Amino acid sequence: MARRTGTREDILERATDLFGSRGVEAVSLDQIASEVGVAKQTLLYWFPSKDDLVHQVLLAAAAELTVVIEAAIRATGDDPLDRIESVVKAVFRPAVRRPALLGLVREIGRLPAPVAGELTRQLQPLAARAVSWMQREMDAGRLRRGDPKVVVALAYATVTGIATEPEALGVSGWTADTGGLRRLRRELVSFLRAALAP
Amino acid sequence: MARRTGTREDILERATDLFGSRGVEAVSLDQIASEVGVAKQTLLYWFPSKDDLVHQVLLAAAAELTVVIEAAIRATGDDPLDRIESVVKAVFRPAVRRPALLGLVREIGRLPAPVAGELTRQLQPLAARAVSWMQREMDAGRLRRGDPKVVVALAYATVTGIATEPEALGVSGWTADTGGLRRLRRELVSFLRAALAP
DNA sequence: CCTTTTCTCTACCAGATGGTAGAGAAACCG
DNA sequence: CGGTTTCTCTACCATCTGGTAGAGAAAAGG
Repeated sequence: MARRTGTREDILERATDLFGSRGVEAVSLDQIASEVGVAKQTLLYWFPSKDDLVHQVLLAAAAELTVVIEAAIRATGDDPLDRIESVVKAVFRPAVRRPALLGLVREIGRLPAPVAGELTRQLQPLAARAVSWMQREMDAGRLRRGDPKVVVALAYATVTGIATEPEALGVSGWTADTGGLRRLRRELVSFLRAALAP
Repeated sequence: MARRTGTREDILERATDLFGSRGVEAVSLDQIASEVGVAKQTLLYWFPSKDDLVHQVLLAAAAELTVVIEAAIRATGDDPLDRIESVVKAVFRPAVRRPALLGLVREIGRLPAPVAGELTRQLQPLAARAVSWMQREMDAGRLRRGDPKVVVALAYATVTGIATEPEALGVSGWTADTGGLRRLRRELVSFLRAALAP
């Protein structure tokens, strides 16, 4: 009885937040366990090692992002800029609620090669679709011309960077209240529209 | 005799690279010491504690970036887009040579408040200048209108994000050879020009 | 020459880290 | 009911962490 969300899910969720906000290596099993309210060995029952826990956290995060993005893509019409706006807004919501989600993606580069490799393999279909779609839209003259591979990466970098670095915004005098968030999202969308429009 | 660069400088440089690429908490004094080729206690002679080392590394990095950027600003004419291009190119060079430099800036959010505070205080004048300059150029109709605070942060996020995440580029099929780098810089500049042009 | 300062070292420590061994409770199942 | 599986625990452990104590080499400087 007791909590019926499932210990395993609780662990995954807290671990996602902690890994994403402080970095995988900086978070200990003891910290996660104590925040979940469970003994460290309970973590090691569900996930045989820290590496395995990291692995599962990343797979779950990648899957969640993929679902959100695919849904946003299907929900819009044909205009490429509208579609991009829709994806950005869809990603923005979970990103603000849980900065760790996108922060995790930034952790990939710090992971041992095999894990990072599997992650990139899992995200590659999504990226490949984005690149070829962007190529087609450029050819049709509905997006600014450029190397679609790089342009996709730039758009990704802008969204991820702004969502995971409130400090950067703080330095330039922005505040994180709700009004600020709305303004931020609006500016982000205009910025990308301007950057990508033909 | 022996190396005449100075032990202290060697330590600062390796620490910058390691902290920037793997994260402050993930790098131990032993690792830094062994890569510099010196005993851990030599580090602790030059820097009384790890916190102090982190502090000095951040101050040095912030100073280096400030110098590079100020020089780039002075070296260009009046057109705001040219000026932005010049700054981006100036930052791009050290960023590619030592990805850790910009990676360090991303570490700020993970540091204890007092250190992070001092860092932001040191970078604030630069940011404030950028914001008020951008405001003026927007008013003069030479840049796309928007909230200058947020737009500065977005441009920063794009440059930092793309420079510190080669993996993101890897996922979408980009390669890190010299040709790839040139193309990347060109696309980055076009992207920002399009995003900021009136 | 001797003394002092600068620099690097070996030896050590208390606490945290990821992980093992194995016991005990509780639910599930015949 | 008894046995098995599922789940969480306490008790340890080897290794690594940032940091202390203090010795010794090498210049500097009188």
